[in-house]
This record gives sequence, C-alpha cells and structure tokens, in this order.
Amino acid sequence: MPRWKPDAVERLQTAALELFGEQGFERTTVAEIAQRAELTQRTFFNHFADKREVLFGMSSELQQEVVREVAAGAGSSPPLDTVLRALEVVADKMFESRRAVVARRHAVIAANPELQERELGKNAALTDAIAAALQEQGCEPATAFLAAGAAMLAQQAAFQQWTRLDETRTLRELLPDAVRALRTTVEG
Amino acid sequence: MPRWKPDAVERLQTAALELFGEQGFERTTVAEIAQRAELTQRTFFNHFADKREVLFGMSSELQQEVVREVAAGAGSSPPLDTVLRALEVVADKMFESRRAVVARRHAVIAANPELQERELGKNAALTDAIAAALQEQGCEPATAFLAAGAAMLAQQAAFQQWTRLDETRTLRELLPDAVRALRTTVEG
DNA sequence: GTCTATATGCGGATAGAC
DNA sequence: GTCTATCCGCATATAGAC
Repeated sequence: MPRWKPDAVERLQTAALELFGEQGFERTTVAEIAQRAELTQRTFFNHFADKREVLFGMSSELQQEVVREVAAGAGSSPPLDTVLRALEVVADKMFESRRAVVARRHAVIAANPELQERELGKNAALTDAIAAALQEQGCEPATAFLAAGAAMLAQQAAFQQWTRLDETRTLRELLPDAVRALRTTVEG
Repeated sequence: MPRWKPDAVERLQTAALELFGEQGFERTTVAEIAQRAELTQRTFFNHFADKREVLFGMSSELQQEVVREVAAGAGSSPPLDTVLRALEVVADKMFESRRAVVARRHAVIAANPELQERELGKNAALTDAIAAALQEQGCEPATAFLAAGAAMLAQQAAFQQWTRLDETRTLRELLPDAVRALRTTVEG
C-alpha cells in the first residue's frame, strides 16, 4: 500500500482550477487548494514556485513540443510557415481534446491581472524558444524573432476566436484565417 | 517655504533606478528607496501600487500619447501605417531625449524576471489600447488587434537594435527597417 | 501593531526501488 | 540494507490589510 495517494501534482491542479473558478484566484488560499487535494501547503510549494504557477503546468510541455516540431520541420519552408505548421500540430494534440478545461482555465486567467501577466510571460518565453529553434537552423536572429512573433500573433488571434462560445471550428481550421488576415494587414 | 521638497514621485523614481542599478532589484528594499529620496515608505506606497511600479511611471503617459496620435491620424491610411506613424512620433518625443535613462532602466528590467513580466503587461495594455483606438475609427476588431500587434512587434525589433551599444541611429530611423523585415517575413 | 497569506529553508519520515 | 523520491512539520522572511 502506497504511503500517499498518487498524482499529487494533478490533484493540486484540478483542485486549484475548481476553487479559482468557484471563488476567484485572490480569494482562494494555497491552504484551501492543498486541503481539497488532501495534501499540505508545503507540498504545494514543493511542486509549484508560486500560487499562479499551478495553472501553467502545461506551458513547459507545450513549449517542448513546439520547439521539437519547429526543429523537425525547419529548412524545408520559410520560417513563418515552419512555425505555423508546428503550432497547428501541437494545438491539435494538446488543446482540441481538452476544450472544456482550457476554456475554464482561460476564463480564470482573464479575470485576474496577475495571472494575465504570468501568461504573457509564458507566451514571451515560448516566442523566444521558437526564435532560438529557428536560429539553430541557420535563421538570422532578427528574422527568427519576427517570424516567431508574427506566428504567435496569428495564433493568439485564432485562439481568441476559438474561445468564443458560438465557435465550433478547431484551432487548426481557424489559424489559416488568422494568417490570411495578418498578411492582409501587414501588406497594407 | 514649502513644507516638503517638490517632485516626490520623480525623486522616488530616480532613487529607485539608481539603487536597482547599484545592488539589484531584489536586494533593494522600499525603505532604502524612500530614504534616499528623503521620504517615508508610506509615501512610496501612496504613489506606487508596489515596488515594481516605480519603474513604469512613464508607461501610462506613453500610452496616452500613442492613443492620441492614433486617433489623430486614423482613417487617412491603412491601420498598420497609422499605428507606426504614431509610434514614431511618440518615440521621438519620449525616448530619444533620455537615451541614457532608458538604457539603464532597460538593463535593470532585463536582469529581473518579475520586472520583465510587468513590462510585458504594460506592452500588452498598450497593444489593447491601440487596438481600441483603431476600432473607434471604424476598424474591425480582429484587424485592429493584428495591426496593433504587428506594429508593436516591429517596434520591439527596432527597440532591441536601438539598445545595442554600437547603435547610433534613432528609433525613428530604425523602425522602417524593422517594418520592411516584418513585411518580408510575413509575405514569405 | 497585529493578523493573514505568500514563499522559502532545512530537516525528518517512510514506501518502494535497487 | 541502503538510496531516492515524495511528502510533511516547523521556523521565518516578506508584504499587505486593517
């Protein structure tokens, strides 16, 4: 018999998302989260650097996946297309299946400035990682930065549409529309 | 004779930037900043919501200026050009004259993740404000978001170049190069 | 000045792996 | 039988609310 129930991290993430949704991020204490997950406050901070981080466990995983896809597909097409293809593949794999959870998480983040800041940080880190992966393939630093930033911009536009209640298309379907709109806007 | 020395906010900002540069953000306490500015800790928190905010006083001012410029120049040109023109004008007015201070501030922020997050938040707020200003002029929400984001992307690329030690051109001169590079990258 | 909450450092306990 | 991963307890620094 194991000394502790398994999946401590997942239990903490689930409990946190529930409580943040029920009563808000600010009015939820780490002690409450730990209690609902049947763990202690200390254990929470063993797994997450701070209270916000419990909502961003998927980010590092997502970054790894995207970087891997970029590295795999680079060289054969223009940098922007490489990144867009990578984002499409990863979006399919990691977002489309958990639409409900992603939507609840998004609502929680949208309701709190601190969490928005953290999300922006994660996005910036992802952009940097993509740019670095492109440079690995011989892309110029400035071009890599712009390609990564432009792809993330289109991805964000598509994501915004995806989270609308009346939207039923997948991210993969929405991204090309966003890219077309971006091209039109940038070209003049 | 005035009861207190004038320019409390400015003195606090100057003292904070000095101390952050000398000993780092983390190792500087609010009490130290207040002391150097010949004020109390209480006064610091009357003017700034938290320790980070003392570095971002110019942000709201900058946002106002940009929004005003966007509103003034909208309609006569494509959205992206409108935003770029606004950023050029404001960059001239608010950055070029204080190159040394801006550079020191940038170095301090680059050295600390918390400050980077806050800066990303400010940039996102600026992007939203620009998009809102474009919508006021009849621009579609999605187009406004993309134009604002693309302009900010080019601006960031130009700013990165501007902060290099061996760079002597002004932001106004660097921005068109960044825009050309962005157009090339996005078109394929 | 007290109280609560966040966050960290350090040590201790034990089930399961080797 | 020892080692490691995982979790817990205690003390404490920091910060903000009241």
